Amino acid sequence: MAATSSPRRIGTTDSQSRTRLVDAAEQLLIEEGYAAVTSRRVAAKAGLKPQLVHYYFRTMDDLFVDVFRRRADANLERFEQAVRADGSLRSLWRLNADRDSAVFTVEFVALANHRKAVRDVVAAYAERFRAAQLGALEAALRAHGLADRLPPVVAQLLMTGLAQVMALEQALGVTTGHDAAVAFVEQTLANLQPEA
Amino acid sequence: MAATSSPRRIGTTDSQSRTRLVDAAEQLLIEEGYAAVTSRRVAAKAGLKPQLVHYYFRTMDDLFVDVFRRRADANLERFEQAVRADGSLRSLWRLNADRDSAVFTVEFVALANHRKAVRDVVAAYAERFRAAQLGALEAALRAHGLADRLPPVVAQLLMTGLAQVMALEQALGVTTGHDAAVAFVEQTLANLQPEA
DNA sequence: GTCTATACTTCGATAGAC
DNA sequence: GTCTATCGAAGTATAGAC
Repeated sequence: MAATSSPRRIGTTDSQSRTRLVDAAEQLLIEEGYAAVTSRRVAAKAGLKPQLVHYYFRTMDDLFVDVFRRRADANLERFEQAVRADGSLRSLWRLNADRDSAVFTVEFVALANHRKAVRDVVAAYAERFRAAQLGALEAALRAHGLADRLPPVVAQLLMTGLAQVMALEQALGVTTGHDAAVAFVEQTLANLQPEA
Repeated sequence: MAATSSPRRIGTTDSQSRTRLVDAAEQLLIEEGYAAVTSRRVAAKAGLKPQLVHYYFRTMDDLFVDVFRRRADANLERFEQAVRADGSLRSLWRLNADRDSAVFTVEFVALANHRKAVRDVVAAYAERFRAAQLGALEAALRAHGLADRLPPVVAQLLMTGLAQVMALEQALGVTTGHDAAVAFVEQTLANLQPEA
């Protein structure tokens, strides 16, 4: 990956300290938001000196990108795994509705709105997540002759949107209509993919 | 509004400087994210001394809450107005899909995840937004005998979720399936409320 | 009622020692 | 290859002058 021409030396990717810093940054991000991810706080949480953050990451943006990439990769793998296994829409729904992931996502979408380096990587993964799920939805809708009235890509946006809104509202303590929505989703899934 | 027992004196709510500070904070928040809303930067943008931020707002959280409240009030008014006027679902959709509002919302949802004072006010308004729209959706769905198959409150979550996801993806530069989704929404609205 | 002087803390980043 | 000493700028907040 073409090193950015920097006069400063940067530590290796496989260093233990580096991993600990990414771990710490991820935790801080989820627990306290991106504003809490500062070199000093990250280092403190990792039990290391603050300057090490800038030894392993040229800028804080580089650290953010790394945190995002690592977790997005793991998550993407879960989606692909679910599709490979049985194409179960229930699994996809569950993955979409995961609350921790939702909090993680908002944080990075907010960051992405203002930092180009972050925006680029978030956008790239957004496309990959969409692509990973589309096939399963398409198959299910086609099998029921619904793909014309409800294009799979639209079903996907509806599913993602609903899951996201519910997860975030739940984090706020707002749950109006959530039970009804869950019932609706389960009903829909039961129609599309009756359980074994 | 029961003053918090603080030894420090706080400026009046109707001061010009105060309004300028809220304006500046709002701009900064949208343009650069919540992390950019610092006393120094807000003051600089307002053309005032940094210390004035703490004269008018006890803490930065107080400022955030004020920024949110002011804009949420204005937005809520628009929703209620649209419903009062003709109960047009198209207007509601358009308001939900507004991009600036979406960016504003993410920023505050992210903040709300980590700051109690912000969470409380965001949660309260979330309920009010939901309530303001529900009647119109209910009427439209009932008129078509659809309210049983698709509970209005679920329709609302679907609409909000879809609008939100599309607005945010668009900000990222991701637009896969958006045209299809817009077509789907327009089709649905045309069925529910044929244009005059 | 309005604003300033000032204190103390934390920030990102670099240069250079081991 | 790994880490430390250090800088200048920016952060929130308070006490007190006008």
